[in-house]
Amino acid sequence: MAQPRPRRPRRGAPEDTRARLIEAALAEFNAVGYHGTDSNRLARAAGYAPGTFYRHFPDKKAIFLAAYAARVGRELAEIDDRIVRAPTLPALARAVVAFLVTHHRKWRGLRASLRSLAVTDPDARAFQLQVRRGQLERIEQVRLSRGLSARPREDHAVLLLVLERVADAIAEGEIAEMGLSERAATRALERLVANELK
Amino acid sequence: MAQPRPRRPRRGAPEDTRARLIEAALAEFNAVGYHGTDSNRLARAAGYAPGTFYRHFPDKKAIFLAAYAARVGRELAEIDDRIVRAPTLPALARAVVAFLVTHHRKWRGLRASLRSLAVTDPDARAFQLQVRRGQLERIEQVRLSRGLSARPREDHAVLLLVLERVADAIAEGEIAEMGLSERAATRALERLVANELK
Amino acid sequence: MAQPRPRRPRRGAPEDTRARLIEAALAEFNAVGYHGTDSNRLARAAGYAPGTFYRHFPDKKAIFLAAYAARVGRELAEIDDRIVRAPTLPALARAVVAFLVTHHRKWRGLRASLRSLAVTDPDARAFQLQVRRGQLERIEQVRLSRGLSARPREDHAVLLLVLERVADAIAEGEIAEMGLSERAATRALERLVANELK
Amino acid sequence: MAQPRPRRPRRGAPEDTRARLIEAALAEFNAVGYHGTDSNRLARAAGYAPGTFYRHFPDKKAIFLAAYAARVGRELAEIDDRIVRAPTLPALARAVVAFLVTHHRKWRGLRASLRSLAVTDPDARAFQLQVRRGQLERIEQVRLSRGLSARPREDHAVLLLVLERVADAIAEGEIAEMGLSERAATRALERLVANELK
DNA sequence: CATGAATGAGCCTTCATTCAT
DNA sequence: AATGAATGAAGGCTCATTCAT
Repeated sequence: MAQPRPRRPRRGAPEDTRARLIEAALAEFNAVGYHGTDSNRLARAAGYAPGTFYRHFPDKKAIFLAAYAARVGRELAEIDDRIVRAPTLPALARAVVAFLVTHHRKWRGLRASLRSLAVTDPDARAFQLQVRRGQLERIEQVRLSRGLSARPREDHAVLLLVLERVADAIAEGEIAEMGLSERAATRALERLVANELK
Repeated sequence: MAQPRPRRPRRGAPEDTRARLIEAALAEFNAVGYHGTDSNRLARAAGYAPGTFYRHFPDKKAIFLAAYAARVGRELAEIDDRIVRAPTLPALARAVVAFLVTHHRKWRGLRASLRSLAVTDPDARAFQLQVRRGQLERIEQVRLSRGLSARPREDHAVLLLVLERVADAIAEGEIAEMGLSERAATRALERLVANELK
Repeated sequence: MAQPRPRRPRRGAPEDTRARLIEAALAEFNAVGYHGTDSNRLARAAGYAPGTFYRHFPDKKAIFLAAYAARVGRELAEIDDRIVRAPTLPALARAVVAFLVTHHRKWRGLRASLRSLAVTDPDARAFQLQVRRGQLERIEQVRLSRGLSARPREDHAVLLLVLERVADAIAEGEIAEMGLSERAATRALERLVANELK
Repeated sequence: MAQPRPRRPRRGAPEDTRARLIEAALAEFNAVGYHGTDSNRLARAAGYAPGTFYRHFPDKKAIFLAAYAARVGRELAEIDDRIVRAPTLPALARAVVAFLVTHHRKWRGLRASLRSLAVTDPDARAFQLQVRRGQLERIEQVRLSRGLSARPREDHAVLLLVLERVADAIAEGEIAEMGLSERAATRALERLVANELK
């Protein structure tokens, strides 16, 4: 019931407050979904009062999108790092798949919330598209930096979608629930990625 | 006061009422998402008073799942029909992809709602799994009926996921929004399916 | 949850239907209080549909009062019988106290409901008064029939109240909950009654 | 539209709000019974919006019990004061009876509601028992402080019940309605109390 | 007479948001 | 900047009652 209420420093740099609110929101939204919390709870979880929330975000949707963006930003940096380090294409495929499965597992709730919001909310939809575009660019940069020849962008898009969806299925336990081997599915996905990048 | 047509009871067999409620719910949920309506609105949309809703469904989640199940049932019958009629494997692939894109386009909101519900709600999750299992079985039956050799079930699962996700992306306009050709993506998907079924 | 629904004969003499409804109402109201059931449940418990209820009673309050009256009528007949049989005054006191404790125990919920209804509802209040008057008359008849001299009616009224309240306390377990002996309380009450009737 | 004074928040210490809610609830419950109001009405009666109610009480039952407890607390202080001042036993009896009749008259609705709630609600029942225990202790303290010899606790309990019930009957007008003299009943009750305390 | 589907006002409760402090 | 009490529209659900069959 009553959480210990993380008493954080009152009065600090606005960006610190904002950052704390975002961190708390990330955890909350991911755990219980967009519709599973409310702005008061978000504020409390960050150690603030309800009113403080509205000093930093115009509404609940705004903090959701901000939190999602923050997570994507961090994730991008991490995955870039791994891509750069990968010595071979198969190693790169393994690294990417492993990373995605891990992150999708971790952020399952957050991702599902964005998807569902994006159906009816134009802002969420625009945001989603922007994230997707970033991913697409990334793939192309990787191919370029590896000195691979050009390919139709549709192929990259499909690769992206497949990666996302299968990683999701593994991460969310759908594969296991269907009585299948997560390991086998992971291998299949790795092969597919390596193949597509060739 | 103004009595804008008192909506005298549309009496009839309970199953008719139930069917009308489900039909209305299907449209509502699909249009505005699970969290975008409420039981009163659902009842009104079907031409009933709020109380009527609760004579037929214990709560909002129940009608959502019932509506989803109804849609899946109908869809299954339709797709089976097309599969049976397809003379060749490529024709089958085309038929299935075309069907899925159409249906995902149509039921976008409903599908996103289930996905998001399934993250936190055990009933929704169980239901989702059951739907997925039905699809998996279907693929295997198709292979069997076409006299194709056995294959690891993981491959079918991956095919299912890819089909679902790419069809979604086309249907939801993600492909177009990324500046890509829906036609090209559709072709790519068809090839993939035909290949997987071989 | 779902009671077996006591399928009674449909279509019978109206008074039979009424009697069945009253019997079911008696049990329901007593078990869960006036506000603890609803007219549909009452009807179902008697084996009828909701509409049938309103053919026999104008509303929920009416059946409550009717049920209460039925119970009082039966109780009166029973207690008269015991009073007549009692050979001595102490025996009479014992019989009356025993009877009251038993009945208050049994009809605890019903009695509390009437009391609470009577605070705000004029009909319930009128009914309650009428019951009380009947009891008062009864006491006086008893004294007369035993050839006892007259006494101020206030004394009888007080006796009535004391009997009622202490019997209630024993019946409802208040005595026991206070850590007291029900037996001792019963004896005290019996002495009081015998004394008052002298 | 008309803005009939928007009731700008009566901000202040939460305990003040709570106190106002309790005061309003006391009046409301007493006037129309537990089932005669609702939490929105209670809030409005105290000058607040519906939501405010739930910041201070988890539900309707909670405020009912809190209100009852508040009333009992005040009553206890008052009656103690009178008991202490009473020079003789008969004076004490008169004071107590007068006090009880007055208070029962005033709190008739509240008391009936508790009684009826206690039949089916365990919390209400526990609360009721606790109140009763407080009263029992009080009687014993009075006897002690007056230097009277010990007596079986059952006698005190019976005294309590009789006091309560007869005071109720006078207060609620039952005596008058039966065509009896309230004055005579009061005298009878006073004698009984004085006698019991001896 | 009996049915039971339907009604709809209304109760309980939540939560995104405001604003006086 | 931060607070947090207060708001009030609105959602979920109930139940006394009606009426077409």
